[in-house]
Amino acid sequence: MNANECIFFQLAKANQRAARFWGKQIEHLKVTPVQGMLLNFLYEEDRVTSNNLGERTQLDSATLTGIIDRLEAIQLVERKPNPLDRRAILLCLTEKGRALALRLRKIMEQANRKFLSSLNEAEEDTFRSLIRKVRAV
Amino acid sequence: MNANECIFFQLAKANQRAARFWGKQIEHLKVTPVQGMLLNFLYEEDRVTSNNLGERTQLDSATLTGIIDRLEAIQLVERKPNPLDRRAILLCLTEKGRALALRLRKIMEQANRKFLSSLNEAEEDTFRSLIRKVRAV
DNA sequence: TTTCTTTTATATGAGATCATACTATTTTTT
DNA sequence: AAAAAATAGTATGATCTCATATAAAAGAAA
Repeated sequence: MNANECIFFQLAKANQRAARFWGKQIEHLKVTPVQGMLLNFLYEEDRVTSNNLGERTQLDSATLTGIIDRLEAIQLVERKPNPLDRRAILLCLTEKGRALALRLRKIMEQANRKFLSSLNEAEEDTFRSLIRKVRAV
Repeated sequence: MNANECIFFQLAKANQRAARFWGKQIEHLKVTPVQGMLLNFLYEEDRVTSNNLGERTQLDSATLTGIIDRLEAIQLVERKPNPLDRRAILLCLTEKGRALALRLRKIMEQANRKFLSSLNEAEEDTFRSLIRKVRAV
């Protein structure tokens, strides 16, 4: 087996291309691919703890701290105290953040279509299902 | 469309799982997932320029510099002068590096099988072919 | 209540990735 | 041959990711 055929390499490169593609679609909004994705998750539900967001995005708590730091620095997200637990925080989109997230969601739809445009509908379904299968193990 | 269904997110997470899996299989050899993959490529052909390796692995030249630095520090790889071009270098596996790479290749085969064990043969072929299609665009 | 344990988030350090800039060569142009 | 352009690799800084450690608070156990 060639290194080039290795599934770990193939997935790394598929992701490399995907992240770059997504990044290009949103670079004019001045957020990175990961930041953009995080905003999408927060748009679905904010006023959540870092833990909650970490579970949904499967990101390490330390990783999340850094990303939130940067999103807070550009005033897209706010850390608010959690009245129920003084250890925890509540992550909230700012008004600016919510407006941006809305734009991101629209771009995300288009970008998904474009990125997968070489697959027909059945292939796309198969692809998504196989990724799910491989992630699940 | 939910952020969770976004293909960019799905591929990021598939890769996250893949890299972690591959990493676990080789951690006893004291190399990182990326280092392990690079050694596999060098095993197929070394005495190559950084450019050449970068093309094969689709890694940025700056990224490569760092990885090679670390592989050199643990004496798995050597930078040798290129007699044909004094700007360029020749990347060579050391004896130790070659022996390790041989072990890595065997682990890679097993690891690929294990990682894809939830797919049957036809599904694996389909998956690989769809990844190729998506990467190609 | 006091002590022990768990949980939440952050700090730190290493590695990987990319963009950009820079140095030293080599190649091309003039 | 001299000047200009292109190429190879490295340096630097930002971001992302993870492992590990730590501080603060909450919950459980004594």
